[in-house]
Amino acid sequence: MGVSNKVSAKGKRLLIEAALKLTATTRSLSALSLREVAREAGLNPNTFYRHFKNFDDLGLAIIREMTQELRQPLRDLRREAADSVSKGTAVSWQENPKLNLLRSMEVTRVTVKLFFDYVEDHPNAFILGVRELHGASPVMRNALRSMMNDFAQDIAEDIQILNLLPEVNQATLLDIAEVIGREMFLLSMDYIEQPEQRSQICEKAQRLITSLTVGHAVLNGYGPVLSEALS
Amino acid sequence: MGVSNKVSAKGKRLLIEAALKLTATTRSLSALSLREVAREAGLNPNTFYRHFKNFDDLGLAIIREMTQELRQPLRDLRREAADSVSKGTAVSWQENPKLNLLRSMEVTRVTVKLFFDYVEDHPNAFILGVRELHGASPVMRNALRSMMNDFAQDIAEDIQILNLLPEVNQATLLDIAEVIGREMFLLSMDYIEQPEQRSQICEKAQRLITSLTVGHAVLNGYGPVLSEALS
DNA sequence: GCCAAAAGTAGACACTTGTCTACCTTCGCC
DNA sequence: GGCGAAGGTAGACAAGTGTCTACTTTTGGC
Repeated sequence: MGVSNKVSAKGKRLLIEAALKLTATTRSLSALSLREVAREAGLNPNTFYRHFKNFDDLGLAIIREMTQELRQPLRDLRREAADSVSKGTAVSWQENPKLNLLRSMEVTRVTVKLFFDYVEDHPNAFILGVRELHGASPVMRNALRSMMNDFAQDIAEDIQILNLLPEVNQATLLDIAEVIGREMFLLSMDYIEQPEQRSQICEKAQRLITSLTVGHAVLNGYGPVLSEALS
Repeated sequence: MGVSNKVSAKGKRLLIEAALKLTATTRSLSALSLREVAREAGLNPNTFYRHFKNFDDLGLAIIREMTQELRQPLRDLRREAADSVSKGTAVSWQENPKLNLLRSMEVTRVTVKLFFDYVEDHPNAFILGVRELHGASPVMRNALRSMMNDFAQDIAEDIQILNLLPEVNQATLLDIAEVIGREMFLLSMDYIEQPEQRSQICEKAQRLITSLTVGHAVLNGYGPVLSEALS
């Protein structure tokens, strides 16, 4: 359930878990009280000071763990999706646009599925992340913003490495990746809160990614290629 | 500056303004204290009870005003953009895709510009809105979510009425509109916080909208038409 | 097995908070 | 011009808070 390992002291661990638990229900980190967290963790209020100097400090520790827990797994998961799909050998986009487009859409489909499975397994981390990304603490906002930037960077790289789009303008590719990352995180809230709509949410995510990437490719001169693929 | 008029009692007005002010800097609504707000408003703590029964109650009042202040103006602003651009008479997309695409992009450009001007004039409303949209209070989240849905509905309608896209699948058009609305609101945070990057943010917003809408159109079978327009 | 450092506890401090009851002031309306 | 309601104030209450100093326990390395 928790943001797992890497921190040694168990008191620290308990405090982090407690904060995550309290946050996940109906609170923002900045609205928690020190004593409340300590109480939830079953510890003396003063113990907090042994591990953190601030609430922002606690928040940053959580984000560090979260990043570590999410970043590489998310990349792996995209590779997994790509591997599971590309049975045939790679062909250039110009040569066989249809095949490539279908392959991209399939990779998207699988990635989205795996992503939401991941969300389901770590709901608290996502809830806290989204909440604090637009929350009140500038420290947390900046930390999470930079985490999101890293994710976007990863996504953009993977789009290239996995050949999910014809070669395309670098800078705006990153913009697209940012939007994809952000929207996936936001959609994860819906996914958590509305279990009965999960399949629709998956489809919505797929459509969004496809619209974005296709639109981006078309604006970079791949209109004819893609139109052919879609006909 | 403020969320202006419509509420009669001046105490209520003062409290709302105070909450907005405190929220805008480094706090979330749910992290404010009743006494703090009253103090900022220059009123006795008990006066709060004369106007609101809850903090959620205050929040809802703010959202009501905000919606009223934003919704129609945003629509007007899109009409304004469309009017300022479409000097020539309307032509069908099939007939002259290039003209229509250029017109759409120009409308987008102007709308985005006007939107961000609007943000600049009402920063506090946007800050609070974005913060609470993903905040801790379920009441606020729901209220804001439904506000965002209304905005998305408006955007989708306007895309059709103003003929900014060739005729296209209804349901997924709404999806696109949701994303546009959401991303514009999120970008408004960057716009407020990073004054030196404002022109880049405008351009980013334009690219996003164009990518999304074009991608959507292509996936709905308008690939050839749009490719022609872009050649 | 020792001992210093790290982790955890106890108790107290001044302060802020939400909410209560009771009282005063202003305003709109007949 | 008076009166009732709405708006605003005063003072008090128990409860919760952050942080301090001082003490005890646990732990890891020698």
